[in-house]
Amino acid sequence: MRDVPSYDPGSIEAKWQTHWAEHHTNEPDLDRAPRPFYNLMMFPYPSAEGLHVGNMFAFTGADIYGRFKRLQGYDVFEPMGFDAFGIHSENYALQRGINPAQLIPQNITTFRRQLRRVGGMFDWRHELSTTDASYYKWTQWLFVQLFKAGLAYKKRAAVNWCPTDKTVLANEQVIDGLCERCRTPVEQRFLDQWFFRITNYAERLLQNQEKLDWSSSTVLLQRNWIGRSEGAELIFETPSGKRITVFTTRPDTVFGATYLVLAPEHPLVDELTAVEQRAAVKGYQREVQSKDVVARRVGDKTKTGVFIGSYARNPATGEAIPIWIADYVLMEYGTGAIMAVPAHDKRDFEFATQFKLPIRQVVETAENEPLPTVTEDGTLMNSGAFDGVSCSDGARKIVDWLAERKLATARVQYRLHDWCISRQRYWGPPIPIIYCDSCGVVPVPEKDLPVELPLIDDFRPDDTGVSPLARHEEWYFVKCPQCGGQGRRETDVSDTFLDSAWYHLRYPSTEFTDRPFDKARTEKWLPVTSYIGGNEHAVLHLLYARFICMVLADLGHLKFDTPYPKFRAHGLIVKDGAKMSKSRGNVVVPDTYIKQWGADTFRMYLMFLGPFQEGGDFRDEGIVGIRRFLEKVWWAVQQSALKGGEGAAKGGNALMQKLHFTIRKVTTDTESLHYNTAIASLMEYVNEMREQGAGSRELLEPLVIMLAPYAPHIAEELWEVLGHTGSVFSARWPSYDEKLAASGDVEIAVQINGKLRSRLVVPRGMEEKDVMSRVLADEAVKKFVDGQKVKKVIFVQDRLVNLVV
RNA sequence: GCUCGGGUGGCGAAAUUGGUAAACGCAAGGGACUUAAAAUCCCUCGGGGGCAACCCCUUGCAGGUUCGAUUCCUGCCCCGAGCACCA
Repeated sequence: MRDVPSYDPGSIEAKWQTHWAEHHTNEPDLDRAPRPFYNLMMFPYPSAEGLHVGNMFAFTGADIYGRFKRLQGYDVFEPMGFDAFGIHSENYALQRGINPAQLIPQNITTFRRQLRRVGGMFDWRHELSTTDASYYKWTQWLFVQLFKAGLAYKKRAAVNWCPTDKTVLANEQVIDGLCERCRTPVEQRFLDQWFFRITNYAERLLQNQEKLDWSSSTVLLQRNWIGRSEGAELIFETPSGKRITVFTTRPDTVFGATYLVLAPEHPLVDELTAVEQRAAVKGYQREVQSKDVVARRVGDKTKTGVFIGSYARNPATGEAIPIWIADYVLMEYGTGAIMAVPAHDKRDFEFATQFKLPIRQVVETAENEPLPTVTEDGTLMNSGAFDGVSCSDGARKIVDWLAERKLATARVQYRLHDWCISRQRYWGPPIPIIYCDSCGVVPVPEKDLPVELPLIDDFRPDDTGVSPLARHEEWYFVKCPQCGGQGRRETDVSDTFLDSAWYHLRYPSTEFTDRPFDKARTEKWLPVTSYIGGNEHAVLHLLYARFICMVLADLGHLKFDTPYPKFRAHGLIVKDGAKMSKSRGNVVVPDTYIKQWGADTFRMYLMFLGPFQEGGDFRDEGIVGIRRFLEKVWWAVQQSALKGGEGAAKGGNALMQKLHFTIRKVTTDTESLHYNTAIASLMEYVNEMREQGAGSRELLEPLVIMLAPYAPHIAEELWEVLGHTGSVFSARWPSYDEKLAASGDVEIAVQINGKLRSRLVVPRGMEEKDVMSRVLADEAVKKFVDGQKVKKVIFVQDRLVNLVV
């Protein structure tokens, strides 16, 4: 008998990775594929540390799904690219003192090697990097389209400024008042910034969610981020005839509004301030402005404020109520002014208590319940004609009543702000705008794109708030494309999230240099069939990508307005309870594991760790279990091949039943990303086969195919051992016979009064009367029933019988 | 504070619409093989009682609904995530 070769993952993995590359196994025909399936995963930013275990977990899970779909007969396009622009890459380059344009390609090389080594089914023909001029040319084109559509505008705005990174940060990049990247407290600065009018799409972004087949957690995060509030604008008039508009979600409580509060920056403050209060008001405004964003947003929330010395009329009661300014009212939300109802709002209550302002209860409360009460299902009181009306009815009726005097309008307010896309940095696509003294703001003509990012030595940002690009005159000065006069380039670059907001459109069309995305390719492959990624991008990337897609659809460039109809959020792999990061020093590098155990074992182990959509703490204790399992499969197939593929067909029917049961389980579990339980049932199947000493071709071939998405290299090798030529991925996923899968014997529970007293093995699907005759003959049952009358019988087929006595 | 997840053996975890709690794997203990070790194979493995057949208890805590609750309801406790003076 010849020797069976031992399982050597290193050599077979290298063999098949080479095979795939040489035979173009992972490259579907993008123009003719009959069943296109676009399997997308979130492209990484190529950090110097390389991919960590968390990245591998995400990519492996998505890759398994793609390979599974491939085996089901789809033409799976699984591209990969690099999100290489942005602050993360740039900071590393700054630290090394080397231009990121030189550094990034090295990192990409490492990433590419790791991604191949782990066995991803990537179509490398369509690799992209957002930093290639051939890519960002179209990112700039995108900006121009938004500009022309009036969706890009510039305004001077209080922005988040990071004094360490010396750049403006998007709201999303500020965590607890600190810079997401370097944890420095963020300051307030006033700079001219480019914004995209995503707020125009707030309602549509919300409504459209209903069309999405997404993880519910992601949908929810996005909904909260958009933050829709229904309410009304109410007008409070001053004796001088000025009208102060406030936004409230509780117009029903207007009778309880005992004072007004304006944001310190509110435009009406100056003219409404009484002479004698002027000094105090100015002082307070200065105090607020000098506070940095941290102090105002997350600092201690003790209420401060100043009475401005004038009054306005409550539109419901007609009373004159005092006007205050306080920094707990924010200029950027609502109208920058509120009516304060201290009896029914916590913040107003706190403020009123502190400054001894009147508190008037207008919603009935339960006995002894202290104010403030914020319930929306109360009944109104002290509210004139509206006494006794429920809050919800009252809100509507009071708005109608005030609207007759043009003092109220129903209104919807969103928390979402416009997207600030400019960055005063070097490492990004220059915003394609030219300033001309005679023509004003002129977009760079599309024929002149890309505006290339020059390779410069001093790319270090400084604290002027102007990009380093402004220091390069030969780049900075340019002819105005309209009048030919002296113009100047915009020196800001755009946010990385603009790069990633459209990358899925580029992948299938990477070879076209004269268009961002080819019409035919796009129609064939998009929208993306399946998208799998991290929930950390629920409100950034995933929202921006939806917005950009809607804009492109509205402008006639796309026929769909939803880029990712199906999205699944995977869990996060942490280490010792914390997210992996270089600064925490808890990064687990996958390479050593892959070297020691092989990519197949490592992939499967990551998926066996727990539910893919939940993630968890990384540890390596159980990895040997997966290796043992693969060894068992290896030997079973090798032994069978020795015997001419016949092997022992012992176990007969029971094993065939188990096989079909397993196919059903693995199919549904893989489809629903329950990879851990799919692997467990493959293990059960292999264990049973070994117990029976069986190993025929008809039992093993389906096993090898089911194993292929999880452990593609060993599956390829064993497929070859079984005598096939060509890739296992040309095979078809095994089908199962529902009847066979659901046949065989089951053990059912026999309970007396809900307590387990006996078990019976019966054929699956046995009817109640047949089961009962066996139950009543059972010794344990006789003993417990003991002549008592059976009052009730509960029968659940294939599960249990419960006798109530 | 608000909104979501989650809490099950020594560990990672399983458990269709409420229906045998702990599948699968790791670790541990015992045994076989071996001069020995590794590898491999077999057995045990939630807690307690019993010689045994068996019995009692057990899914964060306290109640409730039900023939029956890890699953549903109410109130708490703890952990994680997101938002956070958003009117």
